[in-house]
Amino acid sequence: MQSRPASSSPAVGPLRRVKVLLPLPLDGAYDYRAAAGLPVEAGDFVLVPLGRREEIGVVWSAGGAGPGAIAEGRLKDIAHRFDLPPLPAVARRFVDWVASYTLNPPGAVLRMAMSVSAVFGEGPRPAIAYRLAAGVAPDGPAPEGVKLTPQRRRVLEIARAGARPLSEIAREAGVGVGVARTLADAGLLESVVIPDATAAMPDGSRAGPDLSEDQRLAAGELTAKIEKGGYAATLLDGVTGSGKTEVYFEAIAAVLKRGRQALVMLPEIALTASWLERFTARFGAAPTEWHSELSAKQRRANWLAVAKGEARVVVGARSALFLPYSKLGLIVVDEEHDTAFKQEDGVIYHARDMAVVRAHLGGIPIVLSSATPSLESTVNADTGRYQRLHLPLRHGGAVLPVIEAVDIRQHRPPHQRWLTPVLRDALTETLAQGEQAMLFLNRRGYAPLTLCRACGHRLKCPTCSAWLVEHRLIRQLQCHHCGYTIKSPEACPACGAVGEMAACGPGVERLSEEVAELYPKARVSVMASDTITGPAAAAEFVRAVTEREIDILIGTQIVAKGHHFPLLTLVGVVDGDLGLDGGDLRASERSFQLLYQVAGRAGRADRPGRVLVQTANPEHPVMRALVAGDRDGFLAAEAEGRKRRHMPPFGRLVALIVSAGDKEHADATARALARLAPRGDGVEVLGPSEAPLSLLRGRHRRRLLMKTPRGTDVQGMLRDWLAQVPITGDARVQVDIDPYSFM
DNA sequence: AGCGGCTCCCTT
DNA sequence: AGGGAGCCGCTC
Repeated sequence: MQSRPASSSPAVGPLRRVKVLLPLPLDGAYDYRAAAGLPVEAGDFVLVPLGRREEIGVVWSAGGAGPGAIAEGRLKDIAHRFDLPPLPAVARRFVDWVASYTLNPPGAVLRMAMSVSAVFGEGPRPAIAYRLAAGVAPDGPAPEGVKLTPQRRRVLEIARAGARPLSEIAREAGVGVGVARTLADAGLLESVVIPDATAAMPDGSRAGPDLSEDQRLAAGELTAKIEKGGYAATLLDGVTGSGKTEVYFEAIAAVLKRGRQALVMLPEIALTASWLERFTARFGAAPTEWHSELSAKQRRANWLAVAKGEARVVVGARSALFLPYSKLGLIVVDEEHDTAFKQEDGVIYHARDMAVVRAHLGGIPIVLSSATPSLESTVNADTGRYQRLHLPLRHGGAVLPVIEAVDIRQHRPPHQRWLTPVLRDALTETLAQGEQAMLFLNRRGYAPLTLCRACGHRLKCPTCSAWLVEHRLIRQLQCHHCGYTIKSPEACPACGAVGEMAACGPGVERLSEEVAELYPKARVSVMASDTITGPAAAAEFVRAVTEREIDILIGTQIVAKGHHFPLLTLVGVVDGDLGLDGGDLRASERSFQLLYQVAGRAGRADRPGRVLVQTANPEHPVMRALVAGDRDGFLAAEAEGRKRRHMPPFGRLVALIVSAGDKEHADATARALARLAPRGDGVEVLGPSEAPLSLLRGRHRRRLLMKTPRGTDVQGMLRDWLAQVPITGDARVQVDIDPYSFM
């Protein structure tokens, strides 16, 4: 015990007790003492001792004394206050709110706001340059205690020319960096921080493009909300190509004019090269990006720029929501229906829903934008919680493509092939007319399953309940859930038979093989998350398509969003039924959204588009609605079905995912939870059942599903429930409020 | 989360 | 006895 009696603490005036929240999964904030010489305020980033290490945290609130508070004698001192803008009160309330809503420790949520390792960790430091220290002459007398060898003098000579990185000086002087370092340590070279080139700021006063009448009206509504101030949620609902982006750009311009920050959340940041171009063209400067591809250095710089209010517009993936905005004035969630906004591990949250909360807490407007709004947002618009702004027409007069279902039971593809004669004819015609076609198949790799023809053995991931997917180009089999990879085996691992491994079913790679056989002269390219590794690759791909270097584009869902391909007139959906099965609450909705978005890729300019959806199920409501182009009818029918079954958004769902390394342990824990499950008042607990991925990364998973009426305090109910069930050993219970995936 | 302390069991 | 691995509980 390191504590010392209060009486022995240095008597340097009044001490203050403050609560400091640490970015760790602790129960709550810990109390620390702020010495009089180190005044701190709520929101300050501070370094505090914790056990025998030090951690960076945030002063959460003042005081803390009272019943149950830790004894004065055990308090430790705050070691350091960082010279950073404090985390604003809204951001702190938001952290608390999300923690309480998702049933996570507040520290776990704070971690997302601090990006701890990237911003505070040992990363690359700001660039430091060295120059000759004042009063030092390279050819003058050596200062006391330093021997000026010829090499050292040469370094000083070089350093006289101007401040440069140490390594550069050493290289020019023809000496090792060590020589230069010694001189710097001796004080003969002085360091200067190279200021970051100040990036140009997006300019809200630049003139925008000419807007259509619909766009102008919608933009006017949004800017009015900005000028009025306060919370307001708007659903910007417009078909693909109707110019929603230009409309919310006007809202951003209005926010910039008022000197506040805007956040734009996008689901697939890797694919925003074209978005960034449009933004830069509109505002004269690039926005500040926030996503997982950033280098540690960029992360640090961008985080700081957001905190200082220098980053005026931030565009990012869901984690951008937790940045320490100092004066956020608007949030835009583009492609709001996209399920990528749902964070599925760690703190499980839906970034779109939390963005609405953040806007509410901050008293600022939020815009949800989509061509295929989620059922949740549609219902919120219908009930008046959100205002709906509708953009019904495609910009520039382009018409929506004609969507046809192709019944694969009537039009059978050849054996081991996946394109029906109908789709092949359409492809041939399109190519003959010098136009581009896209084939959509939401399956990466060559084949989703590999089995042995001799013994029937199927290649499976050792730590997940999933098949290994063949990637023939790199001769590997991969688990798409945990990343497990093996070389494609020659012999069956079960029976040893050689040359009997057979690929089952198509992936985009295999489809490209079929297309290459059919159209040997066509230029074919595959676009999937493993061929598009980053924004640069995506931009290059888009360029190649736009400049007609590609005739047939084959892609997974990565092609569904946000590209203008003016010459693309045919879209073929190879397997329209993929994603319809699985008992998922939102399978139909998601399937419709995805196919509708994919269909929207066709015929964007003056050429009409044609979409062929291959299906074994043309009578399915999703297919019917697609063919009829009846989005609203589909949503209404979905809403009706959900209402009848008391499913979200008309009832509430919570999933508990129980996992443990040992199967029996996972089962026992899940059963113990089920035994003590809350009952009555329309509350229903289903399960435990095996999670669809019952084995994931070596952990056995079980699921419980709690269904409650809409107004239920599910968090309170869960807290009481979970408190009764002891969780032992390595077992874990994850709470997923409003679950999306049923995996 | 990260660290010390504890136990258990293996080595010698 | 010594010591490494796995588990538990604490950190203001």
